[in-house]
Amino acid sequence: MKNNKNKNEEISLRINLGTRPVFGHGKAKLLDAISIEGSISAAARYIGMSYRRAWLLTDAMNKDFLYPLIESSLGGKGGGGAKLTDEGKKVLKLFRTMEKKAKESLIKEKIMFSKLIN
Amino acid sequence: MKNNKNKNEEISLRINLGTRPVFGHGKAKLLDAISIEGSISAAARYIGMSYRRAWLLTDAMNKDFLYPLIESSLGGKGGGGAKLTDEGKKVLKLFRTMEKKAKESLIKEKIMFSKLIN
DNA sequence: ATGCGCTATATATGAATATATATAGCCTAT
DNA sequence: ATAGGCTATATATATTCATATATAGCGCAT
Repeated sequence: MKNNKNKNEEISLRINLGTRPVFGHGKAKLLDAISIEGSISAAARYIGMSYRRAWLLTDAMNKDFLYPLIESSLGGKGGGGAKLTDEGKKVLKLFRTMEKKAKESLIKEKIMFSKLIN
Repeated sequence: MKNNKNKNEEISLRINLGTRPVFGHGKAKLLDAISIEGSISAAARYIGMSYRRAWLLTDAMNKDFLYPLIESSLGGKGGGGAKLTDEGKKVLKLFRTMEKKAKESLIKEKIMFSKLIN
């Protein structure tokens, strides 16, 4: 950041299937929040997202992947909850790895790009 | 593609400034189209985008970057037109390089990811 | 001087996304 | 048996995004 004001540029990665977005920063963030909070509703509150949207996203993920990424339980202690399946953890980890590798490989270009932005 | 049906997964890259998207696949495609077609309206038709949207995008790019990426001319032969500035060519080229490098660095991971998707 | 095809706008409508709100049902713990 | 807090859904509304349409103005070519 030395001689350059921080413009907060970020590179984001998204995996699309044909035209429709399958996985990106938003879903990764939601998975993180679910694994921290232990329920879809708490996760949604945590990241400032409506419960409905969070639920729709988890539903989409469970359908778009070969195996469900999120496993939810109904009723019981605390009313129920949700957690990542092993597959969910795997996908999240893989995506984070991809982000990391992409960013590392683009360090120089990102700086160049950054200098062109207002 | 050998032993695996093509699911058409694609990795897309986007540069965000804080929350708002500054440059990604859509704008890159539009710049390409402008440089091929020589006008905003022809470019829009070329990629099946409304003129208004194309114009708004060019306007946003010209404002978001330090120097304009697109230079347009009014009236004259053919009614006018638009072309990329040197800066525009530079940004487009840099972005394509970034896409290429990112994809190359993620070949393995992309295959892994692909196997998890429905 | 008129027409052409473009830029540069404005306004209205439509479509896609997201939030807000409400309700039913589940199961554990009190 | 009742309450608590969640999932799972439905419906209504708001917001954002994108298209469609219209208009004015430009400058070269006819």
